[in-house]
Amino acid sequence: MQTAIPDQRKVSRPRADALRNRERIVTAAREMFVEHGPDVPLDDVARRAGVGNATVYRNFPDRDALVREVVCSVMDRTARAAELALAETGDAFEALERFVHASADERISALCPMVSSTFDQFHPDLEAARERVERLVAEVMDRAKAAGQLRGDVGVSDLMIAAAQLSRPPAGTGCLSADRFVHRHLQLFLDGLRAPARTALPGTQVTMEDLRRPCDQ
Amino acid sequence: MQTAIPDQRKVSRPRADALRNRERIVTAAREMFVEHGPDVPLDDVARRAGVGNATVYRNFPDRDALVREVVCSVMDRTARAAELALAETGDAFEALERFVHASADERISALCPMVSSTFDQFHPDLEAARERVERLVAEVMDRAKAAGQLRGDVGVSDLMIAAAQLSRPPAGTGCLSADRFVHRHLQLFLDGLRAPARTALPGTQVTMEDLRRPCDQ
DNA sequence: AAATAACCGGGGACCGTCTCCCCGTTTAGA
DNA sequence: TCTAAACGGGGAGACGGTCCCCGGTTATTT
Repeated sequence: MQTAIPDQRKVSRPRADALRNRERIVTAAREMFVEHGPDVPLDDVARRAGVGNATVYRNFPDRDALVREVVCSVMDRTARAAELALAETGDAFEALERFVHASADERISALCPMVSSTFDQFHPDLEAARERVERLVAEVMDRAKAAGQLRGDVGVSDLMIAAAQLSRPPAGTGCLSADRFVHRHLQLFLDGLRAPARTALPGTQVTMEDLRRPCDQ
Repeated sequence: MQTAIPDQRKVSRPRADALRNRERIVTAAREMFVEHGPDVPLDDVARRAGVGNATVYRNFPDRDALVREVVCSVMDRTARAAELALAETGDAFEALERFVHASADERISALCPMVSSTFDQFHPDLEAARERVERLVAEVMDRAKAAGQLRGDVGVSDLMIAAAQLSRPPAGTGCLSADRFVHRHLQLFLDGLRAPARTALPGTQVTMEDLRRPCDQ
């Protein structure tokens, strides 16, 4: 009776090195997407991952599949960072700060392709991950608002978009020397988020859905 | 004796429509570079400018020449915005705010290619324009610092880089619907710049020179 | 430890895209 | 009106990305 079980395991579970390679590809792709945008040649991703190009094309039927996997994985990492922040028992604003800095380290800017035109925005995996992230981030922010530490006129998308923008490597520079000043700028932005608000904000809050719709030219 | 003068003028001054077209190309290129990066096809720039592709290649011997012209023009516009801010007689921090919002409208994020690896960073035109911008921005900031309104631990490059990053269109989105929230985020950042500083800043200030050097991978 | 099947990696063909020139036509300036 | 400068569109050539093929390698099973 045991024969059926290893048989099933063999079918459903790929070889260990295959799994390892897939993970390395996703990691490499995350860095490459952040540095060079979602159009980076897949051969370059393969080289960075230390695998042959065929391994990339075997694991992901097309570019979108890889992008989707990267986006999902980054959303997971971001969500975990938010959970960690929520687990903090101390100062609510400090938790928010920790979350923002952590999400930069988790390459939250890799989420940008999510709103790209050539991308299936409504893939079920994405919907689920996005909902989870938004809920957790909202919780982090609400707690800080309730404590009277976070100004009330900012929303989840304000935080996510600004964090992504500030943590992107400056255009044209392939380097990640960015780390030296990214956290400075994030900290300045966070200081601007503190209650009481020092000025009134122009414009309107933009939801993630707003970003997706009217884009493609 | 008059013959020599129109002859000289004729040599040195191109036709009026040629000048107009050149200007339209630079304008179109600025928008395209901001939206799609400095590698955007030149034929697309030509189409956006409403001219034939040959006109682009006639006016600019290579891509770098066009990029350089765009960068110089944006630095000029930014410098003018800083001069305008300095001309304000009122509140020094308000002048700084006006400058930051204006530089976003002037597409300061188009300056990013300036630190790209494949770009002659030391072209004399660039050096001059950059020096002028840095001097003027420093003056705007120093005035606000002297008035005790701007925190002392931020530098010119902090402001320029963060403004460029926050005013870039989010990666992957060709749209400039960004305008709806860019000024919000800039305002939040500006609020964080106000004295007294609410927190200590991590990391170190980065000069523009730092950005240029260790980049290319 | 040997057998086996999954997996890997590099090379190369195909194909789309960008660049840049050519040349007949248009238009500014005198 | 005349002339020369400038324009625009089409297309050749080259470059680079994608994706497949196949001989070699490695994990896994007994």
